[in-house]
Amino acid sequence: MHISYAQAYDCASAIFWSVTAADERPDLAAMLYPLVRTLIAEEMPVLAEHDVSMWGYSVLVALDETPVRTQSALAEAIGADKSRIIGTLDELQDAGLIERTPDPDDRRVRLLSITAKGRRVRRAVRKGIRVREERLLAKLPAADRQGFLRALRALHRDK
Amino acid sequence: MHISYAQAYDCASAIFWSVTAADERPDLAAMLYPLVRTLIAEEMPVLAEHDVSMWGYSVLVALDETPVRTQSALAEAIGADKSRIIGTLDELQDAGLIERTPDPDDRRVRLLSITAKGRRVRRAVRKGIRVREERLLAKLPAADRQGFLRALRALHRDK
DNA sequence: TATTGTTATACTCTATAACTATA
DNA sequence: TATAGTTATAGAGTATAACAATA
Repeated sequence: MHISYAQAYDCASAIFWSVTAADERPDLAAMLYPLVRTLIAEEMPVLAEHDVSMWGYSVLVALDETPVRTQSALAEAIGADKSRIIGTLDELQDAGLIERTPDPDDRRVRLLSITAKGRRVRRAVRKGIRVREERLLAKLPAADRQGFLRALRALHRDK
Repeated sequence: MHISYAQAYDCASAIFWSVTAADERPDLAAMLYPLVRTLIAEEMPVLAEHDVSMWGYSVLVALDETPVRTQSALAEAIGADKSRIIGTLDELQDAGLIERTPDPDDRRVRLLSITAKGRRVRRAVRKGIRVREERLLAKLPAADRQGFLRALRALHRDK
């Protein structure tokens, strides 16, 4: 009897998997990375629908929580480089979603704040994102879901 | 009395934060993305220590679970493009961590499997990663930690 | 003709470093 | 001299498409 390499490999696959799957868990990053990818892919259509980029949205989120005095500070707050958010700020300003006014006390700095329109867009986008997040979280048992969210918030806070 | 814009903005910051922080949670991606970044940054030194790239490590992980018959299948399994992993496979093969032999039944395909040395490297890297993951997970209350890991595995499985 | 592995090309992101204007 | 914002440049990472060998 002759079995091809193809069959042998398929067979080995099944055996190896059944042995290792039960006791061990994948690395955290190996689980989290694809999850983030999926989430971002889900968010894209929502963002496109409201004509904001991902960086644009995170700027709106940051400014909705609090106005910021300098662009550098804003960049650092959202984990970006100061040179990287300039295009984003231009777009947001042109769309009337943020205000960027020179500080009379120090004409080098730009005072940044969200507009009423920007706030509306931010809320609408978040609503769309929440709907899609729900579809994902619905896969979890209620108990784990709570632990998952609490853990995530904890890790997010003191990072 | 005159207060500068700087002072006013700092003040506004404190007020806005205290109002919004309690009731709302950030978007999932907004919490997960920085977390993944941190995890990857922590893993880098471990990988460097054992002379494997991140893609190289995930190839070793995939092949340690099961040998794979074609490079395309392997690429898809780890979420990469078939053209992207070629350099990685070359490196792993040169280092003696994987074997890549032509299938006699179909000379187009390369049969892929991990070597004993590759398995040792994979185990060593994972050990280093686990140590650093522990430092992160230690921040969580035991209950949330369990829920977090269970939820993560569930989302990872049926994604 | 279709498929596997490979190479080449173009495109997006990101990081770094100059440059200006103010202080 | 140092800092905020801006622009320009180079590098890494990724995706796409073309190519040779085999089926």
